[in-house]
Amino acid sequence: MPELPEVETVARLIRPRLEGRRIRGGWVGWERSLGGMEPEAFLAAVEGTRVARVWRRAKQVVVDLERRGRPAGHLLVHLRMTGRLQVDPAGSDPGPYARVGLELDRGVLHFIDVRKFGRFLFREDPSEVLAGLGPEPLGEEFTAAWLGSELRRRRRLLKPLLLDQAFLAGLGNIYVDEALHAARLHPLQRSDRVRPERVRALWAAIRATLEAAIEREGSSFDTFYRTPEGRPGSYQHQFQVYGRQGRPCRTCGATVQRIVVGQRGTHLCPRCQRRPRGAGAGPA
DNA sequence: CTATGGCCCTGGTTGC
DNA sequence: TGCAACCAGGGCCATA
Repeated sequence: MPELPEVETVARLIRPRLEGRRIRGGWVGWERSLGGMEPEAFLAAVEGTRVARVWRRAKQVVVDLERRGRPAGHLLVHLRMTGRLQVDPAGSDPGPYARVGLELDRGVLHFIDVRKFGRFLFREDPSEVLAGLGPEPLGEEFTAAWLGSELRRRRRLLKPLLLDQAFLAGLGNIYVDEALHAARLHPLQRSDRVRPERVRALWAAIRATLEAAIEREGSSFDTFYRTPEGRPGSYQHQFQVYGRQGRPCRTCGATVQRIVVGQRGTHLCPRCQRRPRGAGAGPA
């Protein structure tokens, strides 16, 4: 599923094909992708604008638009589970799952989304959507000291907390499991009971995992995620626990487990990631 | 404050 | 073999 590394890859690869382009027109094949905005209003807002900049915040691709050199709103694209963003040659067939198309002065931007969970929003003010997100895990705000005090301030299970975008923005199910394993922390561990040296390990593991995944252009373990050039990422080959239930831990050889935490499939090594006494609730 | 469960969607997998 | 039931999963919302 597109998480921070996949979205970062999409933003990086699509940037040179998008920045400087002018939006000539477009169409909307699935209205709800717009998140409530009328297609007519949406198209009127973007037609005639020029793409000034492409960047990423959390799991969203943000496209800054301008008109006659002045700010003219933003596109906020959330891929959710199956969303894709690509620039294709004009006139090419985007297939049955294309939900939004924007014709550029060179090529056409397609938003493709099999399950229709993704969003392709236009907003004058992006903070309307981006406000409330936690810090970027690869940004300067995210320090070991910050993580320590924020973990202590709450009494939540580590896994759901790290998935909470208001706490920390950009991690999803895959990279939380991988980071917790690298930090040797159990997903059911309570946040306020993590020892200081484990906090530091978790902080380092989150950054290292995300950086390594970006380097490999993200993970493609199913048919969904592809880079805008159609390539799969390759970080799935580095997975230590995600999707490896029943197979030996690459660190210690114990059998990797799959449990459910907060309705999410959760993968861990029971030997590397000891469950502290009294941690969490539920089975396993 | 924290947790739970439903909802949105569809393709792929499982079970009979 | 055929088909229905079920599942995954990010974010959001209502409820406990």
